[in-house]
Amino acid sequence: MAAEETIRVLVVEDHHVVRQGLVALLNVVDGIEVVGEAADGVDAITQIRKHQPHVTLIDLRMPRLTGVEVIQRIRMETPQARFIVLTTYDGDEDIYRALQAGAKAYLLKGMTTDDLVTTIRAVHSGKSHIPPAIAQRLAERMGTEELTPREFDVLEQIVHGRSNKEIASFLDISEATVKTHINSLLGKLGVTDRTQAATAAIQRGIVPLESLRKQKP
Amino acid sequence: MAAEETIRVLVVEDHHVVRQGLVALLNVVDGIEVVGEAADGVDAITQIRKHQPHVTLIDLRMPRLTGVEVIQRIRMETPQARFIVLTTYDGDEDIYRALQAGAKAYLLKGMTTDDLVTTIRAVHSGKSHIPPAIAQRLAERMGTEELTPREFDVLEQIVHGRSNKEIASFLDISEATVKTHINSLLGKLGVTDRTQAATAAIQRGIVPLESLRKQKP
DNA sequence: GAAGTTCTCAATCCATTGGTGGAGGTGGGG
DNA sequence: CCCCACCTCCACCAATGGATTGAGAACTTC
Repeated sequence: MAAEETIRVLVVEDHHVVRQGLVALLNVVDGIEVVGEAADGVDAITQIRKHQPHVTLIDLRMPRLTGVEVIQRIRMETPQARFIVLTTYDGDEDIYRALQAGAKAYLLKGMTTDDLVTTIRAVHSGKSHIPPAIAQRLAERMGTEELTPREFDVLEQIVHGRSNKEIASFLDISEATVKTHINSLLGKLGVTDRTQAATAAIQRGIVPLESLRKQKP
Repeated sequence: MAAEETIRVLVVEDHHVVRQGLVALLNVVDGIEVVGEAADGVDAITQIRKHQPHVTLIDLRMPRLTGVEVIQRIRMETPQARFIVLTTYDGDEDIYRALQAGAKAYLLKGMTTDDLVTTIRAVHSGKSHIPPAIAQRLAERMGTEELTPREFDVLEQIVHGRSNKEIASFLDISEATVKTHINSLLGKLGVTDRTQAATAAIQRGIVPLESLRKQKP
C-alpha cells in the first residue's frame, strides 16, 4: 500500500467536545488529514459531497438525520464511500443497522488513539474492522427474528410502563391482541416476561432511553 | 472580579477523545489554563493535590474511583475545592449525589463552548450554576425518600428480570419479604409495577445499564 | 429504655400477566 | 390463485404480581 498517501477524513459528530477531541487527535497523526466537520446528518451529507473524504467517522444519534440514514443515502450515490461508526454505548441494534447500511467499522468513544488510527488505516485500505466481542453479538443477532411494526409498538408501550389494558386503548385494539403481540415478541427477544422485555429493549437500543422522560400522559 | 486572573483548571475524564476535546477547547480560551489531566479517580486525587486547581471538571463514571468519591475525599481535606460535574446522560441520581457531595455545577457533554466557559467562570467566582431543567428535577427528587439497602438489592434484581421467587432464593429471604420490599420501593419510586420500576431505575441511573450484560446465570 | 428504622415473614384477596390453541381478514409475492 | 406474514380477536387456565394488614427481631439514636 502507498504509505505516503494522505487519508482524507471527515468527522461527523454532534457533541462539540467530542468532535473537537477527534479533530485534535487526528491532526497530529501523520498521513491523516481532517478535511471537514459536521454536527448533524444534513450537514454531513453536504460535507461528504463537497469533500469526498476517504473515510467518514460518524456518530449514529444526531439531530435531523441519524447516522444510519446518512450512510444509506451516501452509499446509494457513492458505494465506495467508507464509514466508521462512533457510539458511546454499544447497543446491539445500532451496530446491526449501521453495518447493514454499509459501515465498515465500529468504535466506542472510550477508544484509545491507537484504536482510532489503526481502524482508520484499516478501513481506508479496504478492510473491515469489527472487534471480536461485537462480531460475536452480531452473529447471535443474525439468527434472531425481527419484530413486526405492531410488535414494536407494543414493546414501546411496555417500556413506558403501560399495562395491557392501557396499551390496548392506546393502540385502539383489544387486550387479547395486545397479549398476542406480547407473546410473540417475548419469544423473538428470547425473554420470558415484560420486565425482561423492557430492559432488553433499552439495553439493545430498540427503544431509546431518551424517549422515557418525554410524553407521559 | 479580577478579570486578569488566570483560572487554573484540571480535567478529569476517562474517555480519551472527550478529554482531548475539553483540553483543546479550553486551551484557546483567554483567562483559563489547563494545569493537568487525569483519566481515573485515583489519578484525579493525585493531580488535584499536586496542582491545586481552582476548578476541576470531572466525569462521574470512571475506573477505580467514581467522581462522587473523588469529590467527597477532596472536599474533606480542601473544602474550598470547586468541581464541575460532566456526564453524557442526565441521570437524576448522579446529579443528586454529586451535588450532595459538593459539586458546584453540572454540564452535559453535548454543551457548547460558551456553556463550558461561562460555567467555569461562574464557579470560579463562587457561584453555583445549575441549569433550570435540572434544578427542577432535583427539587422533585428532594421530597423523595431514599431506598433502603435491601430495597435496592431487590430493585437491582427486578431490573435483571428476575421473578419474585428467584429474587427470594437469590437473596435468601422469603417471597413474602420480597413482596414487602417491592411494595415499598414502588411507592418510593412513584411507580405502580415492576416494569415501571425497572425503567425508572435505569433512567435515573439507580441501576447502571452496564450491569445488564454481565452476570446472567 | 423508648422511639424509630429496617428487615423479616404470614395470610388473604384480587388483578394482571403469560401460555395455548384456534380463527377470520387483509395484502403482497410467487 | 394460493401461500405467507401480519394483524386482529376469543376463551380458558395457570402462574405471577401487587395491595393490605399485622407483627416480631435487630439496630441505632436520643
